[in-house]
Amino acid sequence: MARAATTTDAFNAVAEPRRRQILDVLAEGERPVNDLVEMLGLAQPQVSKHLRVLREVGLVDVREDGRKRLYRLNGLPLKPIHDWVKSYEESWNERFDGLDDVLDELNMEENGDGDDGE
Amino acid sequence: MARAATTTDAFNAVAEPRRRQILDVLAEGERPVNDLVEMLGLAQPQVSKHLRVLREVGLVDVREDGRKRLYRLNGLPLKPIHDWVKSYEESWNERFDGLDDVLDELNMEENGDGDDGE
DNA sequence: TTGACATATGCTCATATGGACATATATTCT
DNA sequence: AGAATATATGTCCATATGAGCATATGTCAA
Repeated sequence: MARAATTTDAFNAVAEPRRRQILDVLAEGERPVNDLVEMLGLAQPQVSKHLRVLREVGLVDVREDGRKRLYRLNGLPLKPIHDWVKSYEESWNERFDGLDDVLDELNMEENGDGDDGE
Repeated sequence: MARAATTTDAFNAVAEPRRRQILDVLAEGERPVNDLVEMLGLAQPQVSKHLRVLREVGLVDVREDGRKRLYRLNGLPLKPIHDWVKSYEESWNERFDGLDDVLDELNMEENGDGDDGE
């Protein structure tokens, strides 16, 4: 088997930097394809293809407007990524580096910094 | 050009489900390769190759222990993913769905739920 | 209708993938 | 030393990629 298709899920769709750029632009509002072509400096067919992938995983919705097609962000498929990666947050937020965990909590009690929710 | 190498960054490395599984196991503690082989039901060479990719993007560290090699999670390279995806959090947390934004804030004033800090 | 504009598809190509399987390297035991 | 254990590498293969370029489809204007 080769690598999983980019349309398999948001993880794969978003692994491509250009597609992240597209989403970043769309995050600020609906846009026609040509805007993306100009803003990203990509060839129009490439943009359309990237948009197709994003559409197939549900990351964007399209709306017809005359001869233009307005693309719009739909972040929901990103939630699984967020949820997965969030569980690793502690691993880079130091203070959870193994046994330091306990020591840190003791320090926090000293400082009266009771942050345990969320 | 073909797709970016899986070793390009964490985004690509983590697009492969097996590698996410490996990280999920390692999140609970250091493990030798064979543990992963058994727990994931994969062939040993495959596990070693996935570990190589994870090593190349810095997601795991290795430690020699006799004839075993203990792999350990290093979540730091996941932070860019977290940071990127987090900025889209509002897009699936409803109440930010375009113009509903404003209406929601009006409703919140009614309920006296003044949450503007974050 | 003809033509310009906007977007989507089709095709070719170089490349890297992940699985399967064989084999190399390293370490411990007898 | 020789065998068993633990892990890494190498090869082959089917597959999908993303870029480049040509072209089809669809829409509005004259």
